[in-house]
Amino acid sequence: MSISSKVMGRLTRYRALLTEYFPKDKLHVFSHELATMMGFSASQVRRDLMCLGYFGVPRYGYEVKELIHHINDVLDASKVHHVAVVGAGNLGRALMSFLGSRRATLKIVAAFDDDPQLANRLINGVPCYAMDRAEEIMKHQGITIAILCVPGSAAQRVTDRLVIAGIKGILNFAPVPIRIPVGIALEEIDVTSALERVAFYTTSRTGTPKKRRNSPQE
Amino acid sequence: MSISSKVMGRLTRYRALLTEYFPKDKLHVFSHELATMMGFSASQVRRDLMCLGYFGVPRYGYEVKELIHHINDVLDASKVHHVAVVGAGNLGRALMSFLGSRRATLKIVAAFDDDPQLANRLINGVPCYAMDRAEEIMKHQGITIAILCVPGSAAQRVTDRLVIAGIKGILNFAPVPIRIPVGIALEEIDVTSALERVAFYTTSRTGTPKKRRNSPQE
DNA sequence: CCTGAAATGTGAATCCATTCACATCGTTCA
DNA sequence: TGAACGATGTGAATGGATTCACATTTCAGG
Ligand SMILES: NC(=O)c1ccc[n+]([C@@H]2O[C@H](COP(=O)([O-])OP(=O)(O)OC[C@H]3O[C@@H](n4cnc5c(N)ncnc54)[C@H](O)[C@@H]3O)[C@@H](O)[C@H]2O)c1
Ligand SMILES: NC(=O)c1ccc[n+]([C@@H]2O[C@H](COP(=O)([O-])OP(=O)(O)OC[C@H]3O[C@@H](n4cnc5c(N)ncnc54)[C@H](O)[C@@H]3O)[C@@H](O)[C@H]2O)c1
Repeated sequence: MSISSKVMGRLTRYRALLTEYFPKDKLHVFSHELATMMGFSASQVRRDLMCLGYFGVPRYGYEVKELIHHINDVLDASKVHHVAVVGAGNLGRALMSFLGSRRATLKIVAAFDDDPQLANRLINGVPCYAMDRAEEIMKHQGITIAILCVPGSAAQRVTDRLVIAGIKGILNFAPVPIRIPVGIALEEIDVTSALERVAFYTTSRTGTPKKRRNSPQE
Repeated sequence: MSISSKVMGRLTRYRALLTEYFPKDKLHVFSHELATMMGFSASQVRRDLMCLGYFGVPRYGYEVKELIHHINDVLDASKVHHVAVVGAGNLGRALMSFLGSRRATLKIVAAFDDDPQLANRLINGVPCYAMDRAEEIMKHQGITIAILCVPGSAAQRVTDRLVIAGIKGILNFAPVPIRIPVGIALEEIDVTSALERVAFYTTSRTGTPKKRRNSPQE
């Protein structure tokens, strides 16, 4: 039974909630508690948790510790990924400082930028290299994932170079869709589009989309 | 015929592509061209464009100018929204500089922060105010949308204050789900979760989710 | 003017995600 | 101990979104 992308996304959010924003003294949790905290329905939570191979007990709920442990298993949290930020501008730097302190399994180990001013410096604790050393450094450091923070006009070009250098996954912040060969993972975060979506539903239009209370990721 | 949230999201991206990253000399575009550029299927593009009330001509495609114009109509681009960034930290500041130069209909007119150091200063061209002046300034400036960039631990508390102050839409960057009353628009962008999704599909697992080439927003 | 090629618009089919509804089970309390 | 309660796990129903497939339209070329 393969695990759908939607479910995957929610599993990561359950985990974040449980590990970081959950009362430490609560040892058990009910599906309907998770549901109201996350903003979706109890049966959806139960469905999602079904893929874990861990089962709650009726009348008692799920053991928080076990839940986290099994989500880790499914999400393969044991595997460490080395990550590079590509484009050390405003956003890139914000991400470096933000992600530096996060999950130990996702390590930001390098930044790349074609601005010569930035090369060979430490930025927010991350060493920054010239773009033309990307392949060398990636190989050497075992970097598999890139966070793309270059201007939209350069996004496809830079992507192509990363692909040649052997990247395996890309998180794209440039507000333009990029094309990559099959076999490479890609997620896109389009901030402008998200803001425009909010604006659309904010206009005195009748309510939010459907009756959903929390929005999907994306 | 109401327009679904999914379609909405894609319309904003078609528009961005056509207005900003499209050859100026191309006057017409085919559904299959848009499709490959965006990374989805031609029939999906045609479905999406059906809601516009504008029709392409067979053998000729869609007129780019008309397309943009009709998307603007549907997305209500004529209405101007005043936006506040709440939490003028690393991310907040990056967003201010980024969005300052963007769509004229979404204007960043203020920032709020509870750090007294930041109050009453201009940050990236945006005036920053103390948190307790939020209600006053929001009323005065006609602010309807907030971009939430405060730490997760403060997110719900700050949200509640914004709601009381009369906010109509929120774009939440804090990595924790927030709850709001019905009638207020909400979009969440969870960067950590997105990165974890990339990592999940990056692991030598068999390919990306399904056979999709570009990922959904969000 | 007529024919063929190529793209559109859309009903129907398919696929996927979410919700419903309820049998089942473990816990608690009398 | 046993009965009643309250939560789980899940088959079936529902609802949406995507894709298929094709009739229809338009243009180019002879
Ligand atoms: N700033 C934000 O909050 C924000 C939010 C969402 C999306 N974005 C997007 O993220 C991207 C970066 O935004 P930013 O605000 O950090 O811009 P920025 O101008 O501050 O930074 C861009 C960086 O990319 C580098 N760069 C440019 N071309 C390059 C190339 N070919 N190879 C390597 N590096 C190159 C530049 O030297 C610069 O350091 C843009 O596409 C923007 O649309 C930014
Ligand atoms: N930095 C990033 O790239 C990034 C990316 C994704 C998500 N986020 C999220 O965005 C949020 C902000 O991240 P950041 O890196 O900018 O953090 P930061 O610490 O740089 O900035 C947080 C800002 O919020 C202000 N603040 C704190 N409590 C407040 C309150 N109660 N009311 C008003 N203002 C308050 C602080 O004074 C500070 O200026 C966090 O939730 C983080 O998880 C950050």
